[in-house]
Amino acid sequence: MTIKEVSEKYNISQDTLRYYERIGMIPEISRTPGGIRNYQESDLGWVELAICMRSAGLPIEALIEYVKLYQQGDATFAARLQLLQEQRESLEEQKAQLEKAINKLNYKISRYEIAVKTGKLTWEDDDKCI
Amino acid sequence: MTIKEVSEKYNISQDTLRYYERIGMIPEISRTPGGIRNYQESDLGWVELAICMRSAGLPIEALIEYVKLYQQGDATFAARLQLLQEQRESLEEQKAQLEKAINKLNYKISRYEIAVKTGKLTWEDDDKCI
DNA sequence: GCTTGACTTGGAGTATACTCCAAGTAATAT
DNA sequence: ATATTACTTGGAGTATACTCCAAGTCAAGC
Repeated sequence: MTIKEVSEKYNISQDTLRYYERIGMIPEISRTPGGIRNYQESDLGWVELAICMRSAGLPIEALIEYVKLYQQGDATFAARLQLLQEQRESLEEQKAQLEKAINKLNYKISRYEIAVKTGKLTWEDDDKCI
Repeated sequence: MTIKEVSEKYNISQDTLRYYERIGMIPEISRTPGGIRNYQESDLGWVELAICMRSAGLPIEALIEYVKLYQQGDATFAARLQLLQEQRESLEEQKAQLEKAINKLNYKISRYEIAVKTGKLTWEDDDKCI
């Protein structure tokens, strides 16, 4: 699979794919005799992982570290486990922040829906009226 | 309330507080006769909102826009409602991405927990073994 | 054989969101 | 009164994550 095909399959730019490879966020992709990237199935797994984790906000550094550990073989199982657990923690925290913000937005939206109908914006007592 | 007190109350740097004010992400804070920021209760509401929304990843631009609309008065209720709804949508999407990534991490973690015990990393059939 | 289009590399540029700094003013403690 | 500390401003610098570009190589169709 060429970089173009991968780029279209996952809706990610070729530049970004090359960038991910260059910095070690995905392992080096095998090449044709002419030196052109030829993505294998297992490479696609890495690409999927990278996209999934990045879209959740996981830092690139963590993914680079994970790839490095992976390439060092079975001796790094424990280190990889720890890395994954740390990142899960961080995503769970992020999710909590997100939910707090969504709740706040929902409350505000409910007030503004009334305000648009009545022309008056009202708040509950402890609210700071913003 | 001085900027130092606000900074300590919300665990945010004074630089960031001034930055938020300068770019219009929170309204201008009233000053003492000497020109020093003197945060009122309502200002704290804005600070809280800014911190909450930023920590959820809401872009600064959206918050600046919201403050602008707010300052234009009651005529912007509908515009503010729309802005809030759009941002909620975007946070809901972000939450979905986050959950996908957390699920993936949980699956990997479960495999690695076994791997650390047994010395062998195993995957289900459709997995790309990463 | 040559043109077209896709590929390569390394490096520079951009966007977002802070974060730091210098130079100066103001308030507080002794 | 003076030293220390906190505050002010505007502008420059940093971190992260891309994103674009230039110059060159390679492969397929005509």
